[in-house]
Amino acid sequence: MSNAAPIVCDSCPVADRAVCSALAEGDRDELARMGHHRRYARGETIVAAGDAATLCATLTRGAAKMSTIDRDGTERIVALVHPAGMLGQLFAPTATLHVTALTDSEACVFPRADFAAMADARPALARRLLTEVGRELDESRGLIDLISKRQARSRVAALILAFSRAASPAPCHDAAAFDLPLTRGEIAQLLGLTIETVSRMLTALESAGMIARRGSHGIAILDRGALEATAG
Amino acid sequence: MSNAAPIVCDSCPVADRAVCSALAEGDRDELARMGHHRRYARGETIVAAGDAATLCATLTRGAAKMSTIDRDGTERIVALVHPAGMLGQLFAPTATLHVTALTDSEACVFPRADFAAMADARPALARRLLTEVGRELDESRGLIDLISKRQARSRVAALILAFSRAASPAPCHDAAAFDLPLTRGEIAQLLGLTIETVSRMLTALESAGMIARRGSHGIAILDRGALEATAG
DNA sequence: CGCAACATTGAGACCAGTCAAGCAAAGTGG
DNA sequence: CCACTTTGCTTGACTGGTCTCAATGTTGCG
Repeated sequence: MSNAAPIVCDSCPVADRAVCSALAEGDRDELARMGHHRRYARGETIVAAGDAATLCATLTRGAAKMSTIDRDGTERIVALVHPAGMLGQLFAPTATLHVTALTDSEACVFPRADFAAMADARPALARRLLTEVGRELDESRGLIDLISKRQARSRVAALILAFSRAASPAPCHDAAAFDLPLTRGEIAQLLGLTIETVSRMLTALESAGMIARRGSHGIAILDRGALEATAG
Repeated sequence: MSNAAPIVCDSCPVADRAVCSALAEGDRDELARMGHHRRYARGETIVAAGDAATLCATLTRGAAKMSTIDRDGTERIVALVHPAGMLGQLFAPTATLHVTALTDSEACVFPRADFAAMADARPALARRLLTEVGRELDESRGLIDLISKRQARSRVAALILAFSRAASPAPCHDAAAFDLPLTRGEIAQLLGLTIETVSRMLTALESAGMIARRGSHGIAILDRGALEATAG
C-alpha cells in the first residue's frame, strides 16, 4: 500500500464539501503541495493520544473514530468522522484523543503550522474552519443526546437511524439498507453499553419487525416509524 | 434591572480570558461599541431554540446552560457555560439549543454579523475563536466521558470535581468549597440520571467522608483523593 | 403561618451488566 | 481439503444498580 502520495484535488471525492473548498484554486493547490495523501488500513492508528499535534487532515474516503482510553483501559468513542470531516484537533497543543481508521481509509494530511498559516492569511478558510468545528460541536452534542437516552433499546434504535442518515448519499431521504461500519464492541463503546446488550437489542428490534439483519453488519430498515418511536 | 448598558472593558472581570483579549485595544473598543452589556436573571432564557441566530455573546459573570428539548418534553443539558465562555452558536443559521441563565448573570452581546466581520478582518480573533470552539469541543467530549461512566456514583463525583475546577479563580489549584449552580433536577438532566439517584449519591459521598454539604447547593471537598478514585 | 418548590429517604420492580457457554465466519497451516 | 485457531456475534441465567412510585423533610417566599 502506497503510504504517501501527492495530493491530487481534481479527483478528490469530497472537493466540494471539505474545508479546502473555501479556498480559491490557486491557494488550494498551494496548500495541496504542503501536504500529502495517505492510506490507512482498517484498525490503523492515525493519531495517538499524547502525540504532539503537528498534523491535521481531511478524511477523503472511509470512516474513523476518535476515542479516549481511561486509566482502567476502557476505550470510549467520543466522535465518528465521515468523509470530508477533519481528523485531529486543530487547536490543542497535544492530541488528547486516539484517531483510528474504522475501515480502509484515505486522507489528505497537512503540517499543522502550514494549515494554520493559511487560515491566518485567508479569512474564508478561517470562517470555513469555524463552521466545520461548529458542526463537529453539534454532532458531539447529538451524541450526548444519544447516550443520555435511558433505555438501551432507544440508543440502539437511534444509532441505526443516525447511520441511515449518514449512509444516505442524498440529504432528502435516508438509506433503507446499509452497513454499520462498527463492530458490536465499537457500538457498545459508542453508546456506553456492553457488547451483549447491543446484540440483544438488535435481536429484539429484528424480532419486533423493525429491522432485518444481512450478515453481521448489514441493516435494513423495515419499519422506520416504529424505529423512530423506539428511539424516543 | 438595567438590561442594556454600554460595554466597559476596563472593569471586565474576564478581559484577560475572553475571546476579545485577542484584539488590540483599539479593535477591542471598536467591537465594544457595536455591542452592549446585559444582565439576565436566574432562569431567564438568553437564546431560544429556533431563533434566528443573530447574536453572539461572551458571559462575563454567572453561569448558563445549553439544552435541547425532546418531543416528549424532556430537557437535556448538553453544555455548561462559565465566565469567559461564549453563548450561542456562532455558525449555525438558526439556534438549535436553548440557552438559559443558571444564576443571575451578565454578558456582552454583539450582533453576529459585526462579530463575524471583525473575525474576518483580524486573523488573531479568528484564531482565538477557533481555539475557543476547540475548547468547547473538548468539554463536550469530556461530558460524553462523564455520562458514559457506568456508575451513578462516578458521574456525580466527577461532576463535583469538574465544578471544583471551574469554580477556581486560579488555574493552578482547585476550589475546595463552592456552590453547585444547578438544582438536583438539572444535575440529573446533565448526568442522565434521576433526581433521586443524584440525591442518594450525594448522601453516599457525604457519609463516606468525601464531601460535606452546606445547604442544598454548597459543597466542600474533604477528601479529594478518594473523590478522584470514585470518579474513576 | 402556610404554601410551593425542592430535596431526601424508602420499598419494590426492572433493566442492563457480569459470567459463561455455544455458534459462525474467516484465516492458517499441515 | 480439512482440522484448528481466532475473532466476533448470539444467547442464557443470575446479580445488582438504577428507576419508579410514594411518603416525608426542608427551604424560601408571600
